[in-house]
Amino acid sequence: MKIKKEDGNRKMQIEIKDDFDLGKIADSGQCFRFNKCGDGYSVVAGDKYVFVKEVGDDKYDFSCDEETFEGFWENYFDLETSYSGIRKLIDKKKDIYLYSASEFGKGIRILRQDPWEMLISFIISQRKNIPAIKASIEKLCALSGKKIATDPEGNIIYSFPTPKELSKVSMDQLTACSLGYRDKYVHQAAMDVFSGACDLDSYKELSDEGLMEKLLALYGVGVKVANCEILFGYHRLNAFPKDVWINRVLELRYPQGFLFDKYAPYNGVMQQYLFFYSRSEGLEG
DNA sequence: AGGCAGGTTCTTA
DNA sequence: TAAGAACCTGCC
Repeated sequence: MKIKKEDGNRKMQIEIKDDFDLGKIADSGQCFRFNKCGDGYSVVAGDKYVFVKEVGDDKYDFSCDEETFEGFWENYFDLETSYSGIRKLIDKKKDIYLYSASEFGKGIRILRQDPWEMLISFIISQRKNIPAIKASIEKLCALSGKKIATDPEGNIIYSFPTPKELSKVSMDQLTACSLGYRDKYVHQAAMDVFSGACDLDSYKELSDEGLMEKLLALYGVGVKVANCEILFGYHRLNAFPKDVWINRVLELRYPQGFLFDKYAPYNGVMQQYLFFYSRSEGLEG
């Protein structure tokens, strides 16, 4: 990875040789504030904002200074991990479906997102389609987050609310975010995290099983949401969330069973390829 | 108009 | 312990 400074440090040009496809990451379903905007992508994480644009030859412009890139975005995009290396675990002859999915999804990475933001986002996600999830989250951020930037199209960008900020939002205000019956789950999670009853930071030390147990104890968090939190919020790449799409893939394409042992500890990355592929392909026939 | 969307909780046997 | 129903809301 090479770094080139421009424009008085306000813009960085980075060369990324490993798998890196902004469009696929945006559509991979792991993030909800990562959207196409003009000729690039608008990315919001917590109280950070960056505009990223591909400029050819594996080079990308980031609208931030070097310190912010190295201190935050480099880690956020998980640039130290080789996803091309992970794809090499897939045997084309023995698992042609996953191989096809991984070729199709080449460029996807698992972002290192914040456990708090992921917890709330995936609680909201249940029984909602992706546009609806995004709309709810944006309303929530506009309601209780802070103004942190303006995107190239002139939209004001708000930070994701902190536990303190979200715990102060009334149930009526949550209802106004189209959360539906999830409003009480979000409220309770905010109260639990703000009070310290749920200490997401300390959960990093737990075993996979211990972490799962803590997450399932939260109101509104079941196995699917907990697995999303473990994979996307805690970046434990072996977590394998099973949603309706993945279940469809497992039933149709893996009647003999998926090779979880073979792909450990990267089953979660494989899940992303399968998810992305199944959604765009459809699963007829 | 009725069903469904990246599920979870609550109720009932 | 395990199915089945109920649940908000928006969109096709």
